[in-house]
Amino acid sequence: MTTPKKLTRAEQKALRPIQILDAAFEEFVRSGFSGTRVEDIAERVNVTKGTVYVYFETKEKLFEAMIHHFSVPFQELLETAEGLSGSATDRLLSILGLLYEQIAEDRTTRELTRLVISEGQRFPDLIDRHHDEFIAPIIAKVDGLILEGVASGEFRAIPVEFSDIVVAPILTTTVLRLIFDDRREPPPNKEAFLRAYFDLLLHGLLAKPH
Amino acid sequence: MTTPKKLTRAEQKALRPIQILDAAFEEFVRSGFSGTRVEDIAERVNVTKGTVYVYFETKEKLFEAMIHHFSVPFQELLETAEGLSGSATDRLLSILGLLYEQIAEDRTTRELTRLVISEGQRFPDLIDRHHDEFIAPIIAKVDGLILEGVASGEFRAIPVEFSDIVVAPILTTTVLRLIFDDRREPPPNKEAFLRAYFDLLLHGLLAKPH
Amino acid sequence: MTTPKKLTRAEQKALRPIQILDAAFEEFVRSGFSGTRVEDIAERVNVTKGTVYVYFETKEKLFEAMIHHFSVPFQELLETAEGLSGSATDRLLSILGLLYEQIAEDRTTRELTRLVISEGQRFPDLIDRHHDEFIAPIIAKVDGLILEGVASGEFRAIPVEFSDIVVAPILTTTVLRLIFDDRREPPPNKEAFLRAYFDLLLHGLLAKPH
Amino acid sequence: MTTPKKLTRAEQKALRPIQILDAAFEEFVRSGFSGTRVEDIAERVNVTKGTVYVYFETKEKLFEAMIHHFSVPFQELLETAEGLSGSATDRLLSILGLLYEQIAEDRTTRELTRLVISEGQRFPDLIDRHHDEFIAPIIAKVDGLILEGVASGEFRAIPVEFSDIVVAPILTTTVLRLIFDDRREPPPNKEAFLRAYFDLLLHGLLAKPH
DNA sequence: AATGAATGAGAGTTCATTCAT
DNA sequence: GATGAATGAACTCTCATTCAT
Repeated sequence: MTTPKKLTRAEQKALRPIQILDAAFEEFVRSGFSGTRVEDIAERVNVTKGTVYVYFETKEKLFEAMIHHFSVPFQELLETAEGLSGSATDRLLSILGLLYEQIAEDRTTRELTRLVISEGQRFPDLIDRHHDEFIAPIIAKVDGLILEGVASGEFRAIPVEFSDIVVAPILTTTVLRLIFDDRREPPPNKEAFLRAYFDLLLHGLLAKPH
Repeated sequence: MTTPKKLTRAEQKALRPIQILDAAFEEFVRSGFSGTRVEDIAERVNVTKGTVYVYFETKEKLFEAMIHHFSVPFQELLETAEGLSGSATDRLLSILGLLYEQIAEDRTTRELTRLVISEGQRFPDLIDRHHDEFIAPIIAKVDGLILEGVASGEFRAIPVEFSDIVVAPILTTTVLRLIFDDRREPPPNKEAFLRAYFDLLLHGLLAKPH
Repeated sequence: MTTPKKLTRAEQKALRPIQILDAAFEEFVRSGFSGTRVEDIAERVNVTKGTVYVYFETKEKLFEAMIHHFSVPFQELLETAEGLSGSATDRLLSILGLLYEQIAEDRTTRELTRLVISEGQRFPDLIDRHHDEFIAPIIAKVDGLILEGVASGEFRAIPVEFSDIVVAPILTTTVLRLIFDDRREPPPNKEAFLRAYFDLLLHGLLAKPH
Repeated sequence: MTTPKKLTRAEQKALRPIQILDAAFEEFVRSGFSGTRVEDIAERVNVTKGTVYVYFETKEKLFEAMIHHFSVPFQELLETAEGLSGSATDRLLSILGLLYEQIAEDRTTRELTRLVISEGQRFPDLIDRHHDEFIAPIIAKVDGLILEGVASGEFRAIPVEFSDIVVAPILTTTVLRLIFDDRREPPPNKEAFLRAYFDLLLHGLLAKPH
């Protein structure tokens, strides 16, 4: 059952930076950049703080490397989105579903969002890069789908500001879970939430057609 | 003989803690709790470190006092919401408009939101209190209005999870502005945004009635 | 006999930086710049190392301030030299005597010379300043006196390179005392040394006139 | 089959410690004992830290070995001095010329002098040995020649303190070059300097014979 | 012989907090 | 009330040294 602990030197060496990045994620999430001690990160990996500095020059560079390391999944999401087919509605809902899973339900991305909000002022380059690589392409994708749906007559003609609004329940869920964590009752299950979200998105609140 | 300064000694004395709280807000917003130095706060008020400790026992207590101090405006919002009249739709949109102004457009509330997200883990009591005093009543109010509209036939029958979704564009705008600050192009003006938001909320995305 | 220890706040405050500079001198002389711990300096003054940082931003700035502080006596030497009168020979010997006292016999200047030699590479600006303020004026003074003596027929016609040579026994004595400290027998007394020095300087080594 | 590298393995092996000592010299000269990192020395030889410790137990022992390694040339100087012939004046000037070349003009000896001055307190045994092996014999030699010249009537009768004074221009030139390095104009060429030095040494400063 | 990952004992520096004035 | 000198604990980062490979 248990994996044997014996690793070769080479394996251990390849593993170390990943272990440190994982530990850094947990500690930075727990305490923020300033509140985290390099020694706490080291202890999580059962090494001394000197070892952390073997792999990362400074605490700041470690933070940045950690953010990059955990931003990877976004890439895959964007690629998946490209392969979708079906009506504009189908594809829009598929993407929103994927985004919900990736951003709101995945703890890693959720906490990454916390760090982006809390440490963004100290690491503006990080934020810009995050925006250019992830946010902008996603927004563009959603924008494109809406325009496509409008052009095909599937959607009502709506102004571009809609993108943020369409995506809003996903980021809102993410942020509310970040704020209330375990204190509030856990959020409704994914299916129920998405059903309500999509229903409102497609049909609106009013009982009578306009 | 001498012209009195603008403030009497007593007035000055009463002002000091307020000045410190204001300065604390700016510095905590800029650098977070751990990243802020008590001395930076003091310098903003042109006093020395020691003076801050005359009014606040510790940095933590100063932070908490600052949060309470700036949380006041929510009270008024809730009271205003109570006085509304009209159809459920009218009252809902009025409340959402007020919330948008209060949360997304008001810099103070916006930055307070940042602190709630970033420092919540360190100050759980603060978050609980924030939830009980502000979030819960607002959610309850929106929930109530929706149920009322459903009961009156004004709204379609929808599950309770809708509350968060209905409010989502407001929190999302807030958070996006926190993250991208000046880097992204400024958000659309209030009227255009609210028009799009309310239009989508009431009618949904689809071109054809269901 | 003993001076009472009670100092007012203001006196203590004015004294502190001087005390620290004195302590810094002793420690930097003992261990060099890199080898000296700020804490050792602090302990000499019976304060904690935090206190040192109240007065000096960094160890480097403390070092530089210390060098400046102890370079003061040179100023006085130059002023004294200006006031001399008599034949070129008289004035030259007077200056050399003063230099011997100031550089070779005064422990402070001697050790300052050690620091200039050992830490000069790390603090080139300090050395340049030291050169411009002290070495260059002294050399110029000696140069001037020699040229004057040559012009008046008091001295033989000699090339300008002589300045360094004329002063050499002073710097050499300084350096030899720095190197051998207490290990070698103490140097001859001042009078005997200067007598020999001046005799050789004025008359040369040869028994027969040229 | 394969062309052998320039050095056999055995040659390479014998070379390593020499390479390390050379690199150590450069780094210790640049930064002093405390300021030098073993890793910097290793990098100069294109090996890693560990390799240095294969050959030298500690940084201190490496420093001492380096000093010994570069002190060798003095031996030859002393032997050359033994072989001189001619008048006391001729032999004295020959020795002083050799000393000038060896101490003031040779970069290695010059920088070794810097280390003797700056690190002497940390390595007193080194200094004592340096004194016994190099300084004392040279001083003795110069002393002997002067006494010889006095006995033969070639030199005036002068006290023994003269030795240091006679040699002073050499050490002074050395130290001034150490201090001012490239910042000051380069020293006069050897011939001009020695001519002036010897002229003053033999005839003194005064225009009229005594 | 050579490596370089890892260590651990500091070193410089910062800063919340105290308290005599 | 206000000060700011002083503290001391904690933090980031360094580096001589070790040792399994």
